[in-house]
Amino acid sequence: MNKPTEAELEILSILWELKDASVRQVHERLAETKDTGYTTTLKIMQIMHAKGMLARDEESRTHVYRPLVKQGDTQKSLLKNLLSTAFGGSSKSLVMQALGQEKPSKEELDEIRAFLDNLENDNR
Amino acid sequence: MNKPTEAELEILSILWELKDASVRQVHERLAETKDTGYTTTLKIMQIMHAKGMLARDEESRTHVYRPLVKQGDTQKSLLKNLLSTAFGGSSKSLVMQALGQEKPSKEELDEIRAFLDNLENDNR
DNA sequence: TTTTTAATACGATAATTATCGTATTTATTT
DNA sequence: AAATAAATACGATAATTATCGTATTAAAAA
Repeated sequence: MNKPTEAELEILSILWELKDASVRQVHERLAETKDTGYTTTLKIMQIMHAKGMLARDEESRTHVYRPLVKQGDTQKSLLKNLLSTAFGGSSKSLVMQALGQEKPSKEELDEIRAFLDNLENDNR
Repeated sequence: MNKPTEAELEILSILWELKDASVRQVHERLAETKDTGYTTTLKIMQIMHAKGMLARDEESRTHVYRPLVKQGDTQKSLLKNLLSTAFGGSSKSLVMQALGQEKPSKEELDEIRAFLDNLENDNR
């Protein structure tokens, strides 16, 4: 599986949320945090399409793009990579750092606890 | 803070573990998983030194390098970035994906639980 | 002291990624 | 139908990153 570049990941991120969108829509979201031209966004999305990362509906004048890579799969491969390079393979330390980063809600914390319990039981 | 490139991160990762090392030592570790020339490793480490990411002891013939960036700081900034781009800011989903990746030991699971409890109490 | 070996320095080049200007096309408005 | 507006296509270029060949230097061995 192909690792998206930084710019590609930003675009994917927006598309995962919007499900599908035009270049303009994506660009406007991108422009909120990043100072870059419209054609640059367009170009990257074209390249992503050429790579098979995005599907494109050309029916209407304005092409509509949607992600072809699943968020979960991308998350998995990025995490796997980060885990081995930056965290020496210790998921524990990764998890703790992540939790320190952004505190989940009470409900989410409980979900995580439940997940931990499950993990302990079924031995994989 | 400067985000290390992929190749730099691999080298940092080795140095975090070894504390300090010569180019050759680093290269030999790197060569286990990556097919690349000695001079390439050397060059990257020189660049990292120029950037201030690595300190260099030039006393002996063989220079000895050590990381100047803390593993924790790098982890934090990489995670922060990944969290927002690939996980839409949800540390919960990141944490779960990570745990699914590499199951921690019983002891570690308990540590994580304790960490969760702490998190819940002191409200930050 | 000469030879050999092992290291770094230097600089070029390849490969990848990001950016944007301009041309072209298509739809809409006047 | 002509003008305007909004979109994509194309291609060039800049910027960054990775890679390696060759030269040089210094130590160790012969």
